[in-house]
Amino acid sequence: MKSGKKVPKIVTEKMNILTESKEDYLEAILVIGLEKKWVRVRDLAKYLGVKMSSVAAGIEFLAQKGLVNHEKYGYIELTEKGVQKAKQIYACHKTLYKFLHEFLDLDKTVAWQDACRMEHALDIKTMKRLLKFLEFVETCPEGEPLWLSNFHFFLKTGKHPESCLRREK
Amino acid sequence: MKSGKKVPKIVTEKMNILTESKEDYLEAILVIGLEKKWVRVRDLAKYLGVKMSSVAAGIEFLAQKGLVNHEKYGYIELTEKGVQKAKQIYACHKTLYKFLHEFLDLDKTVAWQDACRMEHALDIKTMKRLLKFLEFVETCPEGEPLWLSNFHFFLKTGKHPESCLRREK
DNA sequence: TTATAATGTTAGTATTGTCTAACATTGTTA
DNA sequence: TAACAATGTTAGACAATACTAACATTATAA
Repeated sequence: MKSGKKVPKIVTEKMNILTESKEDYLEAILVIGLEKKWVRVRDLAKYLGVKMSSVAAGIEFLAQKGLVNHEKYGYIELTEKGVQKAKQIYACHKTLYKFLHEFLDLDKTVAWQDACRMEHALDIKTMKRLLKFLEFVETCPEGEPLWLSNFHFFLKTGKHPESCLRREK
Repeated sequence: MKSGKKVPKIVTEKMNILTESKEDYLEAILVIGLEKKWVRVRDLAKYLGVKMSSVAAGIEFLAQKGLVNHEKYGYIELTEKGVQKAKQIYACHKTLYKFLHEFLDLDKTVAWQDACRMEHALDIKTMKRLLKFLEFVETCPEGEPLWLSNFHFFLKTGKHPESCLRREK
């Protein structure tokens, strides 16, 4: 599994934006940390499907950026700043997952994977808008809105259900 | 503007999958060709925001793969195979754009950009599901569905409109 | 038609991210 | 505690992509 990514100099240097890969490392540390308390190079390698040597490189970079603490042969942990960033990334990931899984009804695996890729691809405006959309659906006074059930019916049958037709003006 | 991307060996070698960058080149040739009839290195460079030398490298690769024809100092055109691939990519791009712009009501620029990035990120299942969703919305017997108007109202005001509440069971 | 501008190519460099292989440290167990 | 296993690190290589700079070709205009 290989993947290289570059970002404009202006962005990497002047601003504080991380590449996809680095964001994935950060998020993984957070997620693994939720269960295991101790995060090690090994865990990250397994979680992300890369070799330990790749993890080493990634972690070193993050350490230099002050996002993680890691001493040789020791555990890995997020700094304050790292936690903040990681949580932010994780939140996006979960939002997108929710949209794909609960709303579009995609299976968990695909939804989680695609959410991960989307999370790096989307503009903040788009993320916020999706969040708004989910909020709209969830705060619907009627509970699960009729049209959503209708959509899921449409997915299965390819037809608009009666209740959909009935609402015709 | 730099950006590198790698894909697993198994994928690049065994199968016929293109990297993001290569897909972007293909699509750009198609799109520019829709207007200009003659596509040149210069046009691609401008369209994609990269230097001509980068285009040269990309085009050479695509030529070797039999996706474009290009003789030195000449025009660039898609082969049969290239057209097929490019149209497929372009179709995805447009679908995603539609979702982002017309449905989520994001502005055109952001929608087009994010659609481009998503197009490379999403599983085919997700693409198809989104298409289904748009189909559902568009084939709604009532025309623009009420709930969609309600969502757009919600976007502006943060509140569920009356018509939304009225539908409560 | 020749000088200059526009366009295209090539070679060499940098960055990111992954890999393998060799070496180092730490942990476990007989 | 000594041997072996598990983990971690480092160095070196490769692939993808873009860049700059120098050179080459083609087009345009005086």
